[in-house]
Amino acid sequence: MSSKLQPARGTRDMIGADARRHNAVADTARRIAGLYGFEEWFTPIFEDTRVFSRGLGDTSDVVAKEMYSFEDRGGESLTLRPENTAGVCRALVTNGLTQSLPQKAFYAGPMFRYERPQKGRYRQFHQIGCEILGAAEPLADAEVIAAGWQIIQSLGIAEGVVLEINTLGDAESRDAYRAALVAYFSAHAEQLSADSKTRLEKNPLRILDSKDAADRALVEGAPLITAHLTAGAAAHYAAVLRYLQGFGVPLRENPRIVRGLDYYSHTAFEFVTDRLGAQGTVMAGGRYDGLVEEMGGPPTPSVGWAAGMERLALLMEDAGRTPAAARPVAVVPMGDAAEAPALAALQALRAAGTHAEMAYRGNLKRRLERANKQNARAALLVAEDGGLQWKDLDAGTQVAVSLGGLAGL
RNA sequence: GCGGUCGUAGCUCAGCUGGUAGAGCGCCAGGUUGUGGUCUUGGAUGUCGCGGGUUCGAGCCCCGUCGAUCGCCCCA
Repeated sequence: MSSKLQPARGTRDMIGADARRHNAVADTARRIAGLYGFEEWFTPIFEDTRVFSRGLGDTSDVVAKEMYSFEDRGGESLTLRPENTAGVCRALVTNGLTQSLPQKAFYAGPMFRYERPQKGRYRQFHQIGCEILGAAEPLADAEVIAAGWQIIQSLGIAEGVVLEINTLGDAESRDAYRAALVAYFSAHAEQLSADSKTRLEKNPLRILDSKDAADRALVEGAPLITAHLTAGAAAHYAAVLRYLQGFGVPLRENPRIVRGLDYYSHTAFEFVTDRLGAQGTVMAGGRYDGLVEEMGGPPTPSVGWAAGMERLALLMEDAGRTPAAARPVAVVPMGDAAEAPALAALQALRAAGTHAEMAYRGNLKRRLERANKQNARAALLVAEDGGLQWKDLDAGTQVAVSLGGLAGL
């Protein structure tokens, strides 16, 4: 055992450029979501385990083997949230908001999944998300996707990211389709990969996005959901595509897209990229018309998505979009006796809304070196008699200024 | 949960077929009489991820373990 403590497996510190990217993702997403009418919701980081076991479906790996569940001192089974959609639906019900629909919720925060860590995949990771609760109209599907696309664009990472979309249909369509798939794959069972043989029993739809070469060849000839859609489901999907065109969101239809969590129906979509290795999905979601009912509320058709903040931040880094650190003004007292007037000047700058700092020690030369290393934009030199010199550190020019004249700088 | 690769100063890395560690950057202090980004001189820093084994001797070999990473699985 090392005496040096490390962050727990799958967790990490975000400091400096990492923190700035993370904040940029949250701030940008929050701002853009606001333009679409989404208000931020804060739901608890841990919930009654049933919120997730009920909502996500126990066939999903997330519920079956990836949750951080524990019993608290009172004997309650609690779980660190592995995602936030179930919590938002629970909150909608608990707060009686089913009486005032639709609701548009935005969230950003940590989620927890016990997975094998990889680049862009952590045990504590962070998601942003947008949910429209209480709107069955396809316009809602399109709007929530449009918000996501604008966030991706605003982050400067749209290049290399593409929206893939599909429909899972309603329950009737899905059951019919599932039966057709099972029939098809069962007939070719011996050609399926080992993984897909178990999928065939557990979740046949997942065979559609298998990475195995033999599976993919089989999938080529597999039946499409299109043939099994009810008239209503087909109309909904067609309308979503039409509205997305209206919103100006480019897309690629992909009949192989499925969703990992059980609560999805109708629209399913993913913003994918080939720049993150195995973690190609950057933002994903769909319609979930039954989830609020699972939480004890009335039938409340809803649609939304979640995005991995670490993955978005990684794309920002690749795209050279890391925000620069703020540039302070360095206040530099020239001699011990200049400290008092320097403090006055320092606070005058801060009161005027200027980012200003004064080193805790060092002679004039050291302080200027430090100012330079901090990438300070200017140094305010303070003489012992209180005289002020404004030195522009980019241009190298220096002019006398007065205490009252600092506000404009 | 499965398979592969990797783990040496704060950072990026070097270290030949095993003989008790180096560079660059960074950091600290100077280059005399208060003004940075260049230049220059000097200095500090590592139980070579951790534990065990083989060996006269291991950073280099073996085993285990922790962590990162790539792929699978899963998913954001």
